[in-house]
Amino acid sequence: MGRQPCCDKVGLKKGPWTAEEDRKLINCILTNGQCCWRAVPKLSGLLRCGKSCRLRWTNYLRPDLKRGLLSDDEEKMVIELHSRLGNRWSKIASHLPGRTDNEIKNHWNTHIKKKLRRMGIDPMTHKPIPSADELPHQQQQHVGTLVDENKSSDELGLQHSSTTAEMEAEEDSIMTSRFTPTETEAFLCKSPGFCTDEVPMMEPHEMIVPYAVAASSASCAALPSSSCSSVDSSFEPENLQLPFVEWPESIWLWGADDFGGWDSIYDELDGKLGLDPFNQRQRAVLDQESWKFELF
DNA sequence: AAGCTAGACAACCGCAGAGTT
DNA sequence: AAACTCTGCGGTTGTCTAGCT
Repeated sequence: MGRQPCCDKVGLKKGPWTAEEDRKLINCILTNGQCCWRAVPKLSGLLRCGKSCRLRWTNYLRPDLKRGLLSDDEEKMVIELHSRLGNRWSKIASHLPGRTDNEIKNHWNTHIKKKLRRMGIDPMTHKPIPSADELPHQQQQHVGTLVDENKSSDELGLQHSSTTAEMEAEEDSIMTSRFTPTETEAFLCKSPGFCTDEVPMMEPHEMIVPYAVAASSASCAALPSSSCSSVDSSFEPENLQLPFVEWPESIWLWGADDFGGWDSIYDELDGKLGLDPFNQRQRAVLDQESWKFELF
């Protein structure tokens, strides 16, 4: 028997997400955590399949994402990682805090590929393209510095590993012994112990849940317990136990201009209920951490 | 101003793997 | 072991926009 489609596609919306849909999705995840994605459309009232919701969240709405162009350091790192891992974008992304595989893949296809070709490097093999000898001398020198000092691709072992086992083994070693102390390593040192693969799944009780959202979570009860982590039905705002959440540093870089969803959620909540969406303790944490954007 | 084009990036599609029943 | 669900991944397509004619 073949695999069933992830969702019934009849009547489902496709294409770009609207601010309203973003709001619904964020509300849903704030309320229920990242529970079963298949249940998200029902919970949120969105006419989207769960897969689409997951993609929207992981690639765009997640609060720990960086926005904007990749920095020079990040770009260099992508090139180095790609030379070893090939098109394994998720693995590459796992070494770049706050960046998604999709973002890196897009950046590679639209920027880096062209840049490398202009420099006379084949973006797939990371070796000089045959006609490289026709390039100006300066460009060839630049190519060398971009990848690693003046070593050739062969010296660096830049060919893709031939077997999966080799690739895995190589991948393990990438961030440890094989790199010379380059800018890449320095960059990694600035991001200690952070990896998007290691971002912990947030459970509902760990999330900052605005009162109105939590209180409206009754709809959650209609679903099987396995697909929805419940919020205590006896919820009272004064009883809300909010943990101290260690927000990644990258959230400070989250461009307020790029996104209005969270703001609009808080606006909406304030407008409806006149309540503080965050309790004082959490707000104090945000103040303490020099929260960059004024959400309130 | 209107039409066209290319670039950028958001979103979709199909598949594979892991886990569960 | 087979059937099924869910999630993640990589390739591809669609949409939007800025710049050019």
